[in-house]
Amino acid sequence: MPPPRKPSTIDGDAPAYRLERQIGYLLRRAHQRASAIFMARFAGHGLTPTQFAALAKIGDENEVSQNHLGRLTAMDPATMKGVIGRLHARSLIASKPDATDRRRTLWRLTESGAHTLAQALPAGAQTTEETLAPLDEEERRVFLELLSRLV
Amino acid sequence: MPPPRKPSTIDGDAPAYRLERQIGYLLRRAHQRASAIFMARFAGHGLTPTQFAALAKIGDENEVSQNHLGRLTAMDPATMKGVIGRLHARSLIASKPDATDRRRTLWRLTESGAHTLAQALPAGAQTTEETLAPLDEEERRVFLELLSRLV
DNA sequence: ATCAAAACGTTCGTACACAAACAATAATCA
DNA sequence: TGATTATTGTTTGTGTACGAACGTTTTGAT
Repeated sequence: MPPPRKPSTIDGDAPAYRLERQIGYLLRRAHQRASAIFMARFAGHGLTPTQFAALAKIGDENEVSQNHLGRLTAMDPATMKGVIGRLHARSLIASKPDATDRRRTLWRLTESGAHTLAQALPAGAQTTEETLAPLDEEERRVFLELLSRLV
Repeated sequence: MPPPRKPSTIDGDAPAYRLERQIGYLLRRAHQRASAIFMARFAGHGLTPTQFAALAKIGDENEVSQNHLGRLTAMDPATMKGVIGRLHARSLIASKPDATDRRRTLWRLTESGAHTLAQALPAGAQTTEETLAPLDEEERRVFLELLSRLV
């Protein structure tokens, strides 16, 4: 006689689909956790993960169009519009029309944006550190290598 | 003289913060990719990842309260309400009040919901397979093991 | 030079994700 | 028992995420 187990379907079989083993589910949870850690670390800066990513990339590029920034930060145009709009509303970024392409809007950091970015940068490293805390050095290296191949 | 490089900050230094090396960013992108694969595989079933997760867990549990289902599927109560509402609107699930706790609503699959779940289950396995396609067997094992420790 | 295709950015609609505040109910414990 | 605390589910508001459709501008091919 098989050992008793908690009934999970009408005939008492184990579930055919184990949610907690699906990468999609694990990725969702890991992303939720990473976002929560980020938000706690950045509470004082008032930046979300995507806002910080956009700010950092604009800083790297000096001047970048909206759609191109979206490609650099993995946001589609509709999402980018919202993120840009919120950064702009806080005067962290400023725009000007592209001189050679009238479709484009170029964005750059304002002084305030550059200052905010510089102040927030240390929290970025801390966020990564805390998120990876459960893994040792070698495990982190392997994990990042494998994760990079799944993006 | 150092080799020329694309200027990325005012004084030409490399960016201090490399977005593409942050786990938070990589997890966001990996999750985006996994979701896109899921949506393509489940297009014919009309289920989102969270809807499928909820449906599968209700199937496992036979009967489960709304908040408890949220804990089982990693959704907060506000999110759960929306997911439940959309499944209910399609009559994939049905509710009844808990006999011993008047705060609770118990949810179960309808016949249609059980049928939809059964039809969709193979797509779940295919989604996992396609998402992990870039990794070989050993790498998948290691990745899932490490990812499980970061949820 | 022209015309078709592509790229830019916008808008609308749907779906997670979660903080915060709330009323109703249940559990705990003094 | 009676007061405190916790849990359940709801609502509101903000922020990603993305499909789809759109007008404008640029590019590419003929």
